[in-house]
Amino acid sequence: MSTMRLTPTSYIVLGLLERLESASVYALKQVVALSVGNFWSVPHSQLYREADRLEAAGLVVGHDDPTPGGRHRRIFGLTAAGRRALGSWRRDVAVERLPELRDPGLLKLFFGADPARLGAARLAAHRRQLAEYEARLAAFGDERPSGPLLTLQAGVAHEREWVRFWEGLAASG
Amino acid sequence: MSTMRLTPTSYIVLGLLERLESASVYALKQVVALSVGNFWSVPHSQLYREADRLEAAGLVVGHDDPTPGGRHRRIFGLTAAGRRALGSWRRDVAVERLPELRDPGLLKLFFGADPARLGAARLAAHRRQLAEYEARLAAFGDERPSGPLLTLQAGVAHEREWVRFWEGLAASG
DNA sequence: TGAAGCATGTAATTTGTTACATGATTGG
DNA sequence: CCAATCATGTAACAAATTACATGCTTCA
Repeated sequence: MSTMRLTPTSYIVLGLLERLESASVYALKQVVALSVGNFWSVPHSQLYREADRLEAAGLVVGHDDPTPGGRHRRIFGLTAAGRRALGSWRRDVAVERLPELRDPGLLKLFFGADPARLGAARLAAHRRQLAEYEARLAAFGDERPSGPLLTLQAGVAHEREWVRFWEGLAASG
Repeated sequence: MSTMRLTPTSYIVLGLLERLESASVYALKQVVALSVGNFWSVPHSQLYREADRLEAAGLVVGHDDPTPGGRHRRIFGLTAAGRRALGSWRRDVAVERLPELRDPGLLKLFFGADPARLGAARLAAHRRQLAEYEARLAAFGDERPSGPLLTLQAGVAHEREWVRFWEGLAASG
């Protein structure tokens, strides 16, 4: 129950537990892969560690819940303190540092890679990614805007931007 | 002279040493802050460690060069092996994983933050950032395209995209 | 002449990545 | 019935962040 610094990973765990009501870490891992993981992925080993940390801090509680086959498993859920922490994070709109692009391709470009060759390779990859995001977006149909929908739209917009960017360089060859 | 895995940080150090011919880590830190650090920042503690690692791997050499005031200082430069490593990285256009957005603001949005309030705050921050990038871009005048110029253009394009995105949400309030 | 800040690092802590382990379930 | 893969984790290691340390310079 000691106090701890909450990181983005913490809020991913708290946020998903709020949605799912309760879940095993394995379940969280699967949900992450399909949702928030598109713009902020977390390896499963970190989810386990984070669940433990949050439990030690009293923000989640876990209880044993063996599988039908008798295998060991733990299920986690939010505590009242966990809900409060999540709520106040969500309400706080103060802007810390803005995110960086951190694109390995840009790094090569910066240090003198051939724009046309590099652009062609990157372009293909971003086109694939864009197509996948657009398919997901289509699957939303015309539901009312929600967090997941809005973030997916952001993802699509930035992929389009990458496609435009590398297209320009690929064509320059 | 053992073999080591080269990371993006490695190439930042190698790439800058190629440009500067030779430099202290402190000098690298300053150059990073003004150039590549705009889309891929590296804390100075990491630059020190990386210089040591690269030296152990034989890709850079350092020699003592006390300051005028008699203070300890080391200057690093590329070795032939370092130049080769940099060159072959630059030529390799294979695409690993694509980068993620990893924006804390998106995370809040995903987990249900109020779009209008969040958008207003983020919008202001991104507008400032965009203005700064545009000023830098203007400072380039009309030099011929170069790595640094192209990456700055990418930065501007993505900042514009963020401005558009959060504008839409801020307006929705 | 003393405080602020520049120059030069080291150390501690937290995160993230990769690899390993192993029982249950399912498809061929 | 056996191989693949799903489910459930642990452990080791590498990288990133944050904090600390401390001698020089400069400027009020």
